[in-house]
Amino acid sequence: MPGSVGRESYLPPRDFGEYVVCKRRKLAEQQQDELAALTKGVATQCLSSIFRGVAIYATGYIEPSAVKLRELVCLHGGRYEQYYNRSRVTHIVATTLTSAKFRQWRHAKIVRPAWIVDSVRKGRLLAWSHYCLYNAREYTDERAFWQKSRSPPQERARTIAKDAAEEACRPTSMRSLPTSATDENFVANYYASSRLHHLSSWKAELRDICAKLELSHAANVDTRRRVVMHIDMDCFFTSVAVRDRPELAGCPVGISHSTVTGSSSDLASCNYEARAYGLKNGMRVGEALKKCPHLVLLPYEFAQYKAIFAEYAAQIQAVSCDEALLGFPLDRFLPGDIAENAQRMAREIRDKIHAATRCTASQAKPNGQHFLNPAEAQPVLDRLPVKRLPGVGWSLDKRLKDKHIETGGDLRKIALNTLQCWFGTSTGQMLYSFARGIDERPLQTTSNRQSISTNVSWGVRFVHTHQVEKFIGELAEEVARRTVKEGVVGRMIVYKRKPDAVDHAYKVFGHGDCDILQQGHMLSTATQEAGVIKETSWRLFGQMNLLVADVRGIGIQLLKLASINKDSG
DNA sequence: ATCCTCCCCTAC
DNA sequence: TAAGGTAGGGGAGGAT
Ligand SMILES: Nc1ccn([C@H]2C[C@H](O)[C@@H](COP(=O)(O)OP(=O)(O)OP(=O)(O)O)O2)c(=O)n1
Ligand SMILES: [Mg+2]
Ligand SMILES: [Mg+2]
Repeated sequence: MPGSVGRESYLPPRDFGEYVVCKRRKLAEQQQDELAALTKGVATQCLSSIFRGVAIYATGYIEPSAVKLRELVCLHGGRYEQYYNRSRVTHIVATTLTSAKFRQWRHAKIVRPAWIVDSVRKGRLLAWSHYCLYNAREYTDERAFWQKSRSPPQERARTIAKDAAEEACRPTSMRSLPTSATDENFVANYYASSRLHHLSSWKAELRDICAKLELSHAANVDTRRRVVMHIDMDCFFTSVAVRDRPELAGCPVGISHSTVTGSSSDLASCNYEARAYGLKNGMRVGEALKKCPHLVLLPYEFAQYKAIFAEYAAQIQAVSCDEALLGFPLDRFLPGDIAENAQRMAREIRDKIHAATRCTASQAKPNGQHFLNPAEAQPVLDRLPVKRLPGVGWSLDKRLKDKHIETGGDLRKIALNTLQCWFGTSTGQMLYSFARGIDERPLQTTSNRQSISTNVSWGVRFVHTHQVEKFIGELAEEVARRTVKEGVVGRMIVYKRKPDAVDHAYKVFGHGDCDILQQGHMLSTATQEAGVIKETSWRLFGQMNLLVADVRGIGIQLLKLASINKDSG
């Protein structure tokens, strides 16, 4: 197979020391033609070699000036870099940093100018850590903060040592499986099996269908006098699997790619019997089987899911492939009892869905419906853990917990002002309203797409640069394909994820706990051509100066879209 | 003030 | 083995 390489190339480094050596060697290879440029900042005459191996980059206002520092460093055997570059610069010299810069450079060595001056004065290289712009405690705390708060818990739960050991124990066959480096058609194959990719593209499809229905009056529904009906299929993927297997009635059932004990595969969906054991959508199969050993795991049936939602497209805001929001002005349920009439309609809709799909849908799970009177909402909300509010995920939940806010009731005790101060104007307002059962967001029945993006962060293991180039080409084709359907580009972004050291993802072939780097470029003319998108992305990738072996994901995003039919201004 | 850019976060 | 994608809201902080 073209582009394939020997298995040896995949063996992860045995220890960190070896990794560093390996990294240096590869960097040297990768940047061979840039070597000439490296020597540019080196002085023609040397007074000493105090700064041998040191390359500084100066930023912001500093005293002595950057020019002076450059002279000092170069005279004493070091280098000065005009531009910051992660792999060339060893130390950043600064006296102040914006928080954005600090974040960007949180793993770099950032020193005060005095480090240079004092080293020259003493005639030897002083420990940079004594001149660290941020004292050690702040620095490590900040590092810990970013590492911790940036990734969901499971990514941090395992130690590098443990994972390295597991990696070493893995049968060799597992290391030679197709990845981004070897698989001919990796992106297409991957997308064919990725549930999250399906979920996303189906949502886009449904949104288009809903927009075409042109229920223009929906936009005019008074948000304070309306009924919103929320319909969602019950354990959708699982229902589809179970409907033709009556023998599984009453059994805990879930959907996943892998059925193996200890698997790191995701449980996409599970039925209510399984949830009684504490199983949740998105959980790892290994964990699910521990909690429920007799769980029946069935494969995905993407074609079936698609057939179901395509045939029975929702009438209003498509939330996802199994879910919709329907908005009605109150008078739609008059005359008579609003609750009663809304209930009757809900019943009808659910019956129709069941007849058409043989799966159940509900407003009260599972397989139920409920008309929530504004009056009964408050006691429920007061007891509700904040995590259950829409818009409160892993991160906001943690920040709320830090403020000792656990429930809707706790939230309701905090003044609007305070919430906005802690969490921002908009987020604060949202929390304030939701805690009171108020949600006046109009349904989004139609909207112009603002971006088109593609991203793969699974199975990404490169050995050679040309493999990356090919991979970016595949992604660019995908972006172009989708773009042709819609608008044009003004701008593109490549973003990357890169781990700090050895491979230690909890998920087999996963991306692990990575840095996410991003770089954008504004095109002079909008495009929808794969060639242009590829060339630009490839150039941006080069600018990031990554070691290809470190890359754990690549994505391309197209922004500033404009319609191609209309005036292409 | 209001934009823009570079992120982070959330949902399915 | 395993398939950790994606659009859009929003915040921080600099540019205009
Ligand atoms: N982490 C997740 C969450 C959901 N899904 C998929 C499988 C689900 O069946 C479908 C719909 O998501 P829901 O949140 O509606 O979950 P279910 O329909 O499975 O269960 P519920 O009865 O709670 O709606 O999306 C997934 O693949 N991974
Ligand atoms: Mg559902
Ligand atoms: Mg749903």
